[in-house]
Amino acid sequence: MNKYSNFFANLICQSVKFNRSWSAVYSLRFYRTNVKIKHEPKARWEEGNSNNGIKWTTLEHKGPLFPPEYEPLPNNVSFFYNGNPIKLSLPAEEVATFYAKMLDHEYTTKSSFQENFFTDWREEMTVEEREQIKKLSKCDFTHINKYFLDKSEEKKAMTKEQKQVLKEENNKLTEEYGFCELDGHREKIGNFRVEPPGLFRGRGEHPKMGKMKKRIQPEEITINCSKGSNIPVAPKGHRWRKVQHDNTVTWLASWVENVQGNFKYVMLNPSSKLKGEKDWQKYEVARKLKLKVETIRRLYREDWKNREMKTRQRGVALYFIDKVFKNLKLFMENKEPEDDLFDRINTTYLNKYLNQSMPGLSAKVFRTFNASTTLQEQLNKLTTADMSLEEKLLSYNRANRAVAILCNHQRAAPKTFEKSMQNLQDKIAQKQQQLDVAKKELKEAQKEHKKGGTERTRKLVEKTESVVKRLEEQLKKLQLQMTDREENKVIALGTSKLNYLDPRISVAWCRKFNVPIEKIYNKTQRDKFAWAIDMTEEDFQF
DNA sequence: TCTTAGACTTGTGAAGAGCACT
DNA sequence: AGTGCTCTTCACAAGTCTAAGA
Repeated sequence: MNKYSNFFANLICQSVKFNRSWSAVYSLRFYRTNVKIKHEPKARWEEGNSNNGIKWTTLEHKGPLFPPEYEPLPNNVSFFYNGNPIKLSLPAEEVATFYAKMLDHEYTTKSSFQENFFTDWREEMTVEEREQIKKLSKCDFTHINKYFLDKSEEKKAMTKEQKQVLKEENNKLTEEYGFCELDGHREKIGNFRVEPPGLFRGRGEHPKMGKMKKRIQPEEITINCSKGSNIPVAPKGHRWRKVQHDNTVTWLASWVENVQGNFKYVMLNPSSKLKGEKDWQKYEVARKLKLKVETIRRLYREDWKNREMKTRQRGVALYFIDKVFKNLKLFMENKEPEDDLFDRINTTYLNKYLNQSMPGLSAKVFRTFNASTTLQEQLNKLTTADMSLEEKLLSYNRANRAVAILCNHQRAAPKTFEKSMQNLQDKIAQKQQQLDVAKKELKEAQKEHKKGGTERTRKLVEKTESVVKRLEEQLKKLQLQMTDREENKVIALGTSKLNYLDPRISVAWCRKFNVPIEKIYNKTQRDKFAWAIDMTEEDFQF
């Protein structure tokens, strides 16, 4: 049991009341009391803790949902080899459809994708098929491709009622498999479906792209649930690899994927208590770093001049972690002997050092800390109370963008960017024209009213005045929208918003400046940050 | 001390849903 | 009602971190 988990365990212990109330109402008062207690006796972190990394006491669920069995192609849909139709065996046909479905994707133009696919595909073939099908270049999947395209067209063309039926069937499955009961609370599961078979889509120039991801059988799946609970039932004629009752982990089911040998897990949705608490703790650690960071920075700067090479490397590495995070990975991972920059240290060693400087501190905390600190600073700097709602939102997005730039969250400009920009531009021009007309009308009305003021002319002036005002506001709004979009062209805000920005900063900002929280967070985000929305008051500062 | 297993978080493409416009 | 666009949600690959094993 290290200090890190002790620290968290301690936090959890302090918030027993909070835990209990989580699913009902996120009690503000409970939390605030707990915050105060939490800062008191530091020695508690060091105490052996009763919690021992326990994540739950009871856990019951239905197990994962399997993808549907393979549906054979109808007889009139053929694969062609060298111009001749061939009826494939079922396993070979299934793998062929994986490729056929991806025909318009860039992947299928890459040679390593093609080679990996072809090698794996041949393994699924019968001896005769293997004998016959020897070159991918002679394979023609276009007919199969067309079949699936037509099928998805058909689906799109379904009537409202038909779509409704499908939706309800889907809801029923989610209702049944999408939830579990953890410590007496019904919690949403994140990914309750077993990943379907297909071709591996590695990013970049991944050497394994195109390899076949095999269909997972119940016999490969480990179930994790509590002892006395209703154990999930394996599909008919099957059994689970194993059923275990380990309450020191948070997953409900796991298996090993065949392409890279990685573990895959079924875990809870971010809105769950388990994930929410962990998230909250993450930000608490980052806030602690705020108090310590100057010391840590002074120390690593001193290390630059240290006699010992190892310490010196540590100092430089920490600097990179703090300021140019992405490069660290680059330096540390490309461990070609001759160009290994940090040959005396590794991530384990660094994190150990960091953990000594402050309990719970590891490299990635710096990212959270820097991101959240930046958001707080920028919001304080960019927002004033006299701004309109739209101006405040632009400020918020700008603050968020500053963070995204810091974290290097870039994206390719959206394909439709220019077009949608033009659309906005047109709208603005149109609005401007309306405004000009309205202004003219106002002037005339005023003139007439001056000449001989009657009740009628006075009313007319008032009316045109309000029209002008309304149009001006609308125009302003559109212009702000355009600025926002332009500035956001190559920046992705999602990742930082979801993973690095303490939601309490945003919630407090909303409260302070009277901005509805829905303007900042959509439904999913509000669910994920429910803990922060409930506990934060307007004076919170990161 | 180095490597790997295992658990969990983060990043990103793409499908799907919803909405405005015609 | 169909079309095109945007935002949301899902899927899953990739990255980080700790502990255990060699």
